[in-house]
Amino acid sequence: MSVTLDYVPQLRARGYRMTSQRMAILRVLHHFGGHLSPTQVYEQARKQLPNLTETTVYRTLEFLAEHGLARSAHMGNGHLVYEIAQHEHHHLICRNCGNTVEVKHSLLKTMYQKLESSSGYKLTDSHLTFFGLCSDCK
Amino acid sequence: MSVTLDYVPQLRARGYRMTSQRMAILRVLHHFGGHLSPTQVYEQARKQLPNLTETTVYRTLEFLAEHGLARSAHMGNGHLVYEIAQHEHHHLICRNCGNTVEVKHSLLKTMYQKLESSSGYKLTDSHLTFFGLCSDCK
DNA sequence: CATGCTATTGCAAGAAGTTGCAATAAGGAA
DNA sequence: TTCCTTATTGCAACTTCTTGCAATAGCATG
Repeated sequence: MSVTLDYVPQLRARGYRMTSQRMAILRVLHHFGGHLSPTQVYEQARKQLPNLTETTVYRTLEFLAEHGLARSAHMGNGHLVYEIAQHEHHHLICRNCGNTVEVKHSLLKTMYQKLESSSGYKLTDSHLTFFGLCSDCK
Repeated sequence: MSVTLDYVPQLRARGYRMTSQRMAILRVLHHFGGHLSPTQVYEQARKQLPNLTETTVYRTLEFLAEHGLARSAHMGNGHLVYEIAQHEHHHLICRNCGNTVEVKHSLLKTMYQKLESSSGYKLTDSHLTFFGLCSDCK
């Protein structure tokens, strides 16, 4: 049990608290592995914590993403999904069949550097979603 | 008047129609130039067309984006905004102060090519939003 | 210019996401 | 262990976005 307990010190160090709601949501993300919509997270987590509210799920997911424990990604048309934070990667989605491919961050590294030096910005978030047609559909 | 009329043949050729709603929305996007949220578009366009509905605005913006007359972009946390389709560009947004910078597509060209050859995908949409800290905030 | 096909709209109901505020409960300190 | 501070949650009301379906209106055709 309790991958989730590993996160406690990370939170405490910054003045935040570990709660049963956060644990349940982290457990869901961790166990499922892939992308989940807020509603999906809510349905799963509620099995462990029946009086969890959707409000809390939305707020918690945003909180986790902001503090690096989860990542958010834009799918299809402007909807956010979340996954547990692991290796840095991006997504490539087929507009036609919806097929999704992971893209290693290393492929974009040079471009990130070019972008930083030309703009003066320090890029923080690092999840991009690209849309296109996969080899079958094009 | 009627930049909007220029679009008529584009639509007809593909079997779509030019309507007063589409004209009003295109006019708003064209006149404003920058990013607008669906609600902002609705409020502006309604001045010209009082019985326009929000439903239609949402559907029209999606339609225009799908057919290349407008572009959609993800801002802040998962909300879509739209602008008239012009030169290809991307955005760089400061997480702290919200300041926004345009990024020329040419800067990302090499990366797009790398991505296409390594994935087999043909990239279609070409608007990305990057998040970071601007030179003042970092 | 009248007709017919069907793309497009408006309406109404619903789903998804947000916000303010008072009540609750982590977890540090006594 | 108990107390206290305040981060976090739940509730309720609200805004934003989506969907199905019947009514409307572009526009090609005769």
